[in-house]
Amino acid sequence: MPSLSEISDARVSTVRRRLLSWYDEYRRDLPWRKTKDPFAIWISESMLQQTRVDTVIPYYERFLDRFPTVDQLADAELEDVYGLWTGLGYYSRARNLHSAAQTIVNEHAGQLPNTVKDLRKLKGIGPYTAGAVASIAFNKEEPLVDGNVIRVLTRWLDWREDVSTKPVLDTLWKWAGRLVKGERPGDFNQALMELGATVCTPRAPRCLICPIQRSCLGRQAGDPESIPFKPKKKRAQSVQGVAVWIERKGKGLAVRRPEGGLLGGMWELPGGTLETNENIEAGLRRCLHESLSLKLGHLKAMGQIEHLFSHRRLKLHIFQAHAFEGRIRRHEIAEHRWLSPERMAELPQGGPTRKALALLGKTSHESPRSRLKSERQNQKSLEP
DNA sequence: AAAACGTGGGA
DNA sequence: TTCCCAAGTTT
Repeated sequence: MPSLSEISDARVSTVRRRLLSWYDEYRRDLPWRKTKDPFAIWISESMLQQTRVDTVIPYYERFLDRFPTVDQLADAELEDVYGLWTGLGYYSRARNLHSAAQTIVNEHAGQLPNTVKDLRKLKGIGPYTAGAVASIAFNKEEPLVDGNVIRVLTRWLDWREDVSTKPVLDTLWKWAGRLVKGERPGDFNQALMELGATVCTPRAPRCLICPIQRSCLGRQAGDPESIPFKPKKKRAQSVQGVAVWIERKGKGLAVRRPEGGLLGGMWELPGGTLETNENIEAGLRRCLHESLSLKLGHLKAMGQIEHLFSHRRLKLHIFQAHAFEGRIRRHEIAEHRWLSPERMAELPQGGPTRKALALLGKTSHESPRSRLKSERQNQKSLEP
C-alpha cells in the first residue's frame, strides 16, 4: 500500500498539470460540458451512475428539454419523470431525483446546495455525486472516486489490493483529495475520469498515448491491465415468471409495481414470480389471485421472453386470459389501469414488459431497430 | 457489509 | 454463451 508521502508533492503537481492540459486538448465534446448550470450537471451525474455516456446522451437531452429547471422537475408528476427514464435502468434514480428536486425547492430556495455536506443529504446523492457536483458545478476542491478513478489511481500507484475493501477505497479518496487541490478542480476530476474512460481503459489500455505514462508505476511493472484487483461476481440466479394480457372491451389490464424494489414504480402486465418447480399455469393463477384477487378462465400460452438483469436471469411466460371472475383488489400493487394497447405501450415500463408487449403485438410506433429485436424475440413464440 | 438495483455493448 | 463493466446509492 503506497503511503501518500512516498510520492512527492512535485510529482503529484506534475501529474495534475499534465492531466489537465491533456484534458483541455483531448476531452470529448459532451452535452453536459456545454453548461455551467448546477441543475443540468446534477442530472447528468445522476444519469451517468453505472451507465455509459453513449446511453445517457439522448436521455439527458430529452430530460432537460422537458424539465429545464429544478422548479419544473419538482412540480412534475412522478410518472412523467419515470417516463423520461424508461429504458435507462435503476429507476430509483428517477424517483430520488424528483424527491430531491422538491427538497431543493422547499428547503434550499430552489438553489442546489454547494457543499458536499449538504449535497449528501439529498436522496440519490452519494459520495461520488456530491463530489462531482461540488467540484464541477461549484468549483470546490472536492475529490471524487468512481470506477475510472479507481482504475487510473491503482494503476498509477501499481496498487494490487482488492479495491472493494473499505481501507483501500478510503485511501483512494485521500489520493484523489490530494490530487484535486489546485486550480480548476472540476476539470481535474473530469480529466481523471476522462483518462479512465478513453485511455486507461479496463482492457487494452493505451499507455503509449497516456499523458502520465512516465510516472505510472503500473506501466513500469509491465501489466497495468491486470489492475485493479476486484472479487469475482456471482452469476445471476435464474427465475421464471408469468405475465398475462387480460382484455375487457378492447382494453388490457396494466398494474404498477410498488416504489422500491426491482423495477419499482414501473408498469407491467399482471403476473408474478413462479416458485421452484411450480406448474406454470397454476403459478399464473396463484399470482393473479394473490395480487389482484382474480380467478382466470381459459389461458392461452403466447410464448416466452428472456430478460437479463444485473443479478437475475428471468424467463417470462406470456399468456392471454379469455375471462376472469372476481373484483379487483390490489395486494402489493400500487395502481391498476385498463388501457388500450397504444396507451399501455406509452407507460413507464421495464425491459421484460416491453418484450412481452412486443411478443403480443401490442406495441405501437416501434422504431425499425426495436422492431427487429421484437421479431428476433418472436421466433421463440409458441404461435405460428 | 453484502446484496439489490437495469441495461446494453464488447470481447 | 458468458462474463465484465459503465461518471454509484441504498439498505
